Amino acid sequence: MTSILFYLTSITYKIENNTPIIYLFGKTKEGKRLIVKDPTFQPYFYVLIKNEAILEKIKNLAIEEGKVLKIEKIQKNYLEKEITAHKIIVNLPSSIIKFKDELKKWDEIERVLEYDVLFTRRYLIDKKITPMTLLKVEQNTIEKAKVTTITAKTVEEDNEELIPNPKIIALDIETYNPDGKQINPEKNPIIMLALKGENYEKVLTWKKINGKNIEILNSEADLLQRFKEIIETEKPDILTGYYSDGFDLPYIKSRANKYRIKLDLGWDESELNIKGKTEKIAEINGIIHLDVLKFVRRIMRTSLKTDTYTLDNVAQEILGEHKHEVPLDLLAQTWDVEDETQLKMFADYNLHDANLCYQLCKKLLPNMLELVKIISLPLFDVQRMSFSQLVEWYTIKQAQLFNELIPNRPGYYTQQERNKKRLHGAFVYEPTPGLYQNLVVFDYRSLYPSIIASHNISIGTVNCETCEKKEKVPTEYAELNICKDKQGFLSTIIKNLIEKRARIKIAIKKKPTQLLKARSEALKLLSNSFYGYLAFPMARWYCFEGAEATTAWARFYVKNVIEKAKETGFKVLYADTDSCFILLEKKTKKDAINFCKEINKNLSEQMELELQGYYHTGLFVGVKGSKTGAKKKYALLDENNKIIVKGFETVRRNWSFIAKEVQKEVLNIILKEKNKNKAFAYVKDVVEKLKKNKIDINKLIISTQLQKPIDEYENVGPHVAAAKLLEKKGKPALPGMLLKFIICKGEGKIRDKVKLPEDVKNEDYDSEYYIYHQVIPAVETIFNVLGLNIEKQLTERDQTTLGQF
DNA sequence: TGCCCGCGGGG
DNA sequence: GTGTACGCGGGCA
Repeated sequence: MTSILFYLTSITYKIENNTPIIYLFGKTKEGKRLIVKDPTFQPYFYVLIKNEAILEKIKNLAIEEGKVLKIEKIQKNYLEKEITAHKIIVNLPSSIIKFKDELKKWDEIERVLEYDVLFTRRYLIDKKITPMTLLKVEQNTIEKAKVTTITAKTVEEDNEELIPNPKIIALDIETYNPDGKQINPEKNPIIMLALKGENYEKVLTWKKINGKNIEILNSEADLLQRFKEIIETEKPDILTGYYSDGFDLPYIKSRANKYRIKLDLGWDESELNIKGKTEKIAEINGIIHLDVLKFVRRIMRTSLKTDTYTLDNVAQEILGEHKHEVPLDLLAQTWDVEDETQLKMFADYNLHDANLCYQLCKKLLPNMLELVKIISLPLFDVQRMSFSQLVEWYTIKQAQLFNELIPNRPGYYTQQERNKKRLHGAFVYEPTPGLYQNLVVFDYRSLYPSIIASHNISIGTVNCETCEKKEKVPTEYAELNICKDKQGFLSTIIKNLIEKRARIKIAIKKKPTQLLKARSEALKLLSNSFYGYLAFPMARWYCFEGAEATTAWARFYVKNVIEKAKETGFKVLYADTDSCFILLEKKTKKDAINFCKEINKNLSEQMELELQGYYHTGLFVGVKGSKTGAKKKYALLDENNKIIVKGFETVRRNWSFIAKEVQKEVLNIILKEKNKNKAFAYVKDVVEKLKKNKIDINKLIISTQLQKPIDEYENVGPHVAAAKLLEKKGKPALPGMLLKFIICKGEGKIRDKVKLPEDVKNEDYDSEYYIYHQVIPAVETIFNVLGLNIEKQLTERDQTTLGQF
């Protein structure tokens, strides 16, 4: 028997001979691929019982293939209180849900717990194994397959060093797409496929294009075969794409299905698997598939300025590089006429996109890996998690160490109830709407975790009934006390995160490295997410009072900062949950930096105020009402004369082009030229043209996707009406189709006024609709904060009111 | 007002 | 796979 060291990259399990076998995919120190099978791990869950007599009945429980193997009595904590639990060990992971459903019906059972911790995740947590790090395995037997496979006697963590230089390949496809925005993998072929690795770049295609890295195949089927071949020979550890979960890989899969090509890229010869109901996820056993977009949208969101996560915007902000500008809507046509020079341009574009994605993945990987090290779940999973999931899984891992039972996820009803609860929110300092010069934004987010840590906020400490020493929470909304006798579970794990980060920050000061920075970022990210988690309706460790206490103290601290800013001579413009906007007026940027330093001096070391940015101009949109956690709504002009738009979510595809165009132009005029009259005149001009039906109808088309067959709709919205019109013409209206329609003059509801673009003449469209439901809503908040009711102004003929600006 | 429904990203 | 998004806004009932 020999022992082998290997880096674990991904994990799955299979049932063999009615026994679950854990499959660990990884690479040895020598870089050889290896599959380790571990048959020793058994699925289990917990019950809290009222009466020991019931144990015998549980022991004999059997449902279908599922059997109870063993019961262990065990001392645990549940919600920070000591308790006796019973661990029910069973034969099959899939039997656990059935046992849970049965046991919940029994009177003698008080509670069933930990029935929904996925088997592979349970394995990692219990074995204290961290993916992407080095494991030691005692080998039992060996079998020869596509990838060397061994059965392990034991598996354990050896060392926390990360896998060195994982090999990344990025992929991007171009598809034949004659119908504009509409995407149809059933009908339209893949015409180009680009792959980019460290020393590898290639565009596969199947028409004649001359170029260094272009490989011409005979057909789309050959292209797919060649793609498979390249992945097999290049053996990447990581395959990445931009929206490859939702687009590239599902598209490749469905084209391969068409030609009956098996995409058995998995190390165990399993196929590329597209799973997920609401959102697609593409998985290949052994190869880690990363979708950069998902990480960007879920995790980078808060740290990016951009509001739309197109590859172009994201690459521009993170890498400082744009996509190639090409007329993408002409690609299909170009492909048909086989214009070689033009096709070469598209091939370059294709490869460049893959390259951007490759660079993004490489750049973000250290951050993802640090999260993997903290959470101890596979990179594949961590990369796709939202903040709340990261917090939850970190807490689950910690629960094991603190001997805490994991609370159940709330049922639908509980979630609904929690959803109704309104948190007495963060302190909001209302902005005076307007255009401002020289703004500084302070970000005060670390306030929240430090409050939770330093004030010992946790499920077991909020309004604890048994304690003697307690601290009163400064709020008039509720009687809240926090226990001072014992350390809370949640507050302790947050405190540990903060302290860990503090140590790393010291190390960074001594010697800054990319790795340390990524680690610090990951810790910050996680600890900053805890507060939101406490009030998150789906949270297992939901703690509404804890969240209330946190905001109460936050108000206390934030007010203090605002006061200090005023004392220092700054004008405070706006403050909310996590940030504070000030106007420099006669003060300088340096004064702001000094102020920030001054504030930090007087804070406990766990707290930190950051200078988030400096801006020439800001168009400030107030928060409507005063709802908790309302998102910022503003447009800023940064030091590079770039416009940053936040919170103007109007720009969606199901809006007409005219609405999008007007909004963009208005922001441009106001921020760059600072000319409100010009902006108003511009809108007025567009509205006049709309009234006279002089706007090109192509700008009025609204596109909405049909999600299901027409007769499944309970409510007939405009796009459903459009679908019906299409059907009336004898044309199909199938799910997935992008329906284009124009709202025309007529009686009744909007859906009654829907017409298909081909049937619309310029004089037909409903000017009123486009003015009041498209153009005005797109810009009205902008004009509102400038003190102008655009709708009113537009309907009043009197131009003199403009003087009120 | 509450509920249903689509959006994002991708060509 | 012991299964998962999320948060928002428009239109209809």
